[in-house]
Amino acid sequence: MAGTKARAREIRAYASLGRGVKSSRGIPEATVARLPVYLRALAGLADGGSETVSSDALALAAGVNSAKVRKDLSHLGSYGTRGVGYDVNYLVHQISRELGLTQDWAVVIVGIGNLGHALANYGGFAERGFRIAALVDADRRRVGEELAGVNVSHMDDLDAIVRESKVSIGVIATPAHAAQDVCDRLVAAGVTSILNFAPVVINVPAGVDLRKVDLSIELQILSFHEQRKAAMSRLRTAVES
Amino acid sequence: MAGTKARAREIRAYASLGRGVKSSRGIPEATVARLPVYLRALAGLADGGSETVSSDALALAAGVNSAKVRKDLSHLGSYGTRGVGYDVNYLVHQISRELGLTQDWAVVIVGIGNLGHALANYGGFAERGFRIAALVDADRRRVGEELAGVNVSHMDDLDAIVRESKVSIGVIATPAHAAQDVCDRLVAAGVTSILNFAPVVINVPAGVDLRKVDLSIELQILSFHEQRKAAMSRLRTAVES
DNA sequence: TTGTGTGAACAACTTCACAGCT
DNA sequence: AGCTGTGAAGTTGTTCACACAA
Repeated sequence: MAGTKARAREIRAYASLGRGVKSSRGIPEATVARLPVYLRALAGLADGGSETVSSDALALAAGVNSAKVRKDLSHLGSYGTRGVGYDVNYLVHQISRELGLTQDWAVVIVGIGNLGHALANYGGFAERGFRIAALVDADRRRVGEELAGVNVSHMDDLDAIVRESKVSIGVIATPAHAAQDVCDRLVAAGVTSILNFAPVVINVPAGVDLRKVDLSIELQILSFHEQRKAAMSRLRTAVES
Repeated sequence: MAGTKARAREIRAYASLGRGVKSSRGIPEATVARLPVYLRALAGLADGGSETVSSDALALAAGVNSAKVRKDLSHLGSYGTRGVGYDVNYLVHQISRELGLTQDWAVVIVGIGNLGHALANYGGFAERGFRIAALVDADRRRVGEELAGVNVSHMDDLDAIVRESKVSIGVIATPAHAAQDVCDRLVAAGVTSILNFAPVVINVPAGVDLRKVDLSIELQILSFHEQRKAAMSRLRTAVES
């Protein structure tokens, strides 16, 4: 029986995809979030002509510490050579594979205002295998406008576009009040990953991944630390007086 | 001696601002990051006419669970009433104070390309006490252009602008290759908080806070999960075959 | 000798579960 | 009876420090 062993491996892998399994392939979220940073750092090192890189050097380029680099990379497998380091190109390949960047993902951007324009023109999209399948807006006056080589379509066609182009990632760049409705429509059409730029909490059913980017929240976090710094120097002068 | 007790309190507070102190005022980072979300949820509830809110209701509006809400709010003090909940307006006030939103912060945006335009026109700025003190670009052709009521200045004037307007927060919306230099100039001029949109790792000296927003990284994280979902359904069919 | 890979200690964060106040 | 505030337990993430391979 040739297929028995492979079959057993499949079943084990399947089981390990469930909840709360530590074994082979459970890459921690924190690690996943750093892999793209390593990838970018490695691209820079490869441009600089490096063949291999140590965890120390990669850590420096990625802005983390070397223990973290080694732990993170160890989750992908033992791709390093003791006493030498990691092969840059091989590592790029492995990380890309793990992140699913060896295939193309179709993306739709909804909401072609200021932010939508900025996102559509952002070069980093195509570069990593994210293909803009469509730009969508609720305002008929914008329909037909060309942007980054793609024509703007109307919201009414969203469902058809998602199904035809097999869009799996939706980017929401609408005003806050429209975001939940847009999200629901994206999900109904079959999108399973959403990146939300609207400053509002939105809900998705289980099985759909949602990430958010929120300028206002970032500024408020910085404000907190600014205030703490200000309070600290005020106290320091008071105590030293 | 009237001032002795107040003085002792100051010194205690000063000491507690050091590293690794659990005592009174050490609000966890994870909590700080959620406070702006609560604030937004509370604004919605206040608009809806609510006078008080339970941890359950607030959790629902903020997209977290109620235990987290209670723990988070307990770090600010005991502002709730058992059997009743929290007073909406009072809580808004306390969170705003904690985040330093009761004062205005001057912000400078560097890099007036697509993204810079989107950021400058983003309404959420002024709304929370973030005043755009200046828009700055390295391209002289853009200087003088008016945007959201502010004229674009040249990079050469950055230092003077930061000092005169007491800018404490800098937003970097330049191409990647310019980001580190812009950051250094901002820090040299006296900016102590930086929000970086450029897709590159930048370094700041100790004492300066740095946060980043990176579209490409977010997409790659979604890609990872998409791939995992795809692998899972592939395995499921294989096993069930 | 150099630098990876990893168990073990540590630290941060989340969730549970319930005492105690209103 | 209802809901907060919080110790304690559980989970995830980080750092240390060193055995071991090249």
